[in-house]
Amino acid sequence: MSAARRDLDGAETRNRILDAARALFVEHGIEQTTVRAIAGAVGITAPALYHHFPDKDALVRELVLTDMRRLGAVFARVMRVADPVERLVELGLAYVRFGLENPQHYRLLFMLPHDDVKQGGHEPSPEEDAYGLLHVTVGQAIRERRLGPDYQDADQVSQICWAAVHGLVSLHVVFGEHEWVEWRDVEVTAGRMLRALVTGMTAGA
Amino acid sequence: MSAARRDLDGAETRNRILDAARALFVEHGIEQTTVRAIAGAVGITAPALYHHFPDKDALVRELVLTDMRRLGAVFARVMRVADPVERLVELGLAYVRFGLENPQHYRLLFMLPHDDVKQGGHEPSPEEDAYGLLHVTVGQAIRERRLGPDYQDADQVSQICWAAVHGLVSLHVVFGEHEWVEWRDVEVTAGRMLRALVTGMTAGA
DNA sequence: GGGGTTGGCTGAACATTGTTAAGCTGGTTC
DNA sequence: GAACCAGCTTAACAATGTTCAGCCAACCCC
Repeated sequence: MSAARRDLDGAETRNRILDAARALFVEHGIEQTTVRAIAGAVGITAPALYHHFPDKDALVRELVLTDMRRLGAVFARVMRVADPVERLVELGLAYVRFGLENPQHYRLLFMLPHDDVKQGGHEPSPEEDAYGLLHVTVGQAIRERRLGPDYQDADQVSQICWAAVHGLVSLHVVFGEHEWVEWRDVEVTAGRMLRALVTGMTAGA
Repeated sequence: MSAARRDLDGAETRNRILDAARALFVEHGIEQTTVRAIAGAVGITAPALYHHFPDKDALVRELVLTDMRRLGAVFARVMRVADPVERLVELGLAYVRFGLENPQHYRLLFMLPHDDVKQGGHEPSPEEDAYGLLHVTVGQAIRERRLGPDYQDADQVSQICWAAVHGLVSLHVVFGEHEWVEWRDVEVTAGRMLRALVTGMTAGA
């Protein structure tokens, strides 16, 4: 039992560090969150944290991976939509919702440089690979001859779709609080943007 | 003469600081560039820099303002395009080009939080206000009944256009080097994206 | 059941950051 | 000539990520 207790304590502390870090990152941002603060929230000293993670960056990376999988799971659910063009719109909306619900995590994932959006090098399982699912959807739309002649490159179209919703989310993450832009309701804006995009891309098909 | 010399030296050093900072920011990124490195490149010590700028942030802000005006100037030239819908496309392309030519400055302007995209609070002159020029163009397109019923809100449409190109640029700034996405030529992608967008938004008008 | 090992931790310390304090120097001004 | 001031320097501070050396209790093995 005590052996189990020991092991559990180790993993326990590790998880509590992750939870505390996530909470602090969301509240104050990543750069503003100090290692000492994370350690303090868990009730240990800063150096102790280095027994569980090689450095602050590794901690951040682990949270990135978790969130990436969550986004993948959300996307996987949307994959049930049969029509690939409608699914594109739904994927976009799901993406925007995900980003706005987790703005600090979104910054982590898509606005700060890091190497492992693709799960640290090794391929993610298909159900967790958000970009992969987008790519599959676009590919299906192309195969079903739903897109115009300029939109036959699945990579390029995927990038167009991703960029569109990413732009919307990231502008809001950075400038959402500022008043010099009269922000409209983001989900509505996203819906109309995606509608315009797919209307334009399906034209002439 | 020596008075002039003195004053000139003061402004000279200031400008050399700005130039060195710009160069180092572009080369290594803003956060990675230390105040001491900037000062060193100019041939002074770090504290001397504080005679010219209240802090590192003020230095960054000054560069932001300069670049903002440059973008505004680029936009002003595009305003000569008569057709507002075509002008939207051209503005978008100019924006993408600007961003890709100055990726580090782009990060500064649009990917890091700061208060003064709007020139530090005071209104920019109309010729320098990039977002304003976009807004004007969209307004003109709406007044000329070029856009569909869902695209009658100039603010919302402006945000859609901005978000689209911003997404493209910022994805490249962050992930441009990564190979897990097969990036297509960005200007071509931007062109097709903008074409799809305006096609979709003008449909049904 | 006792000695060695080990995982999880602490306290002190280090290097690097942005920034401030105090003081020097040399030209300007009355 | 005296006061002054811009522009600089050296020294120093606080905060940050990180490393080092050592403590301690739990575990393992004979």
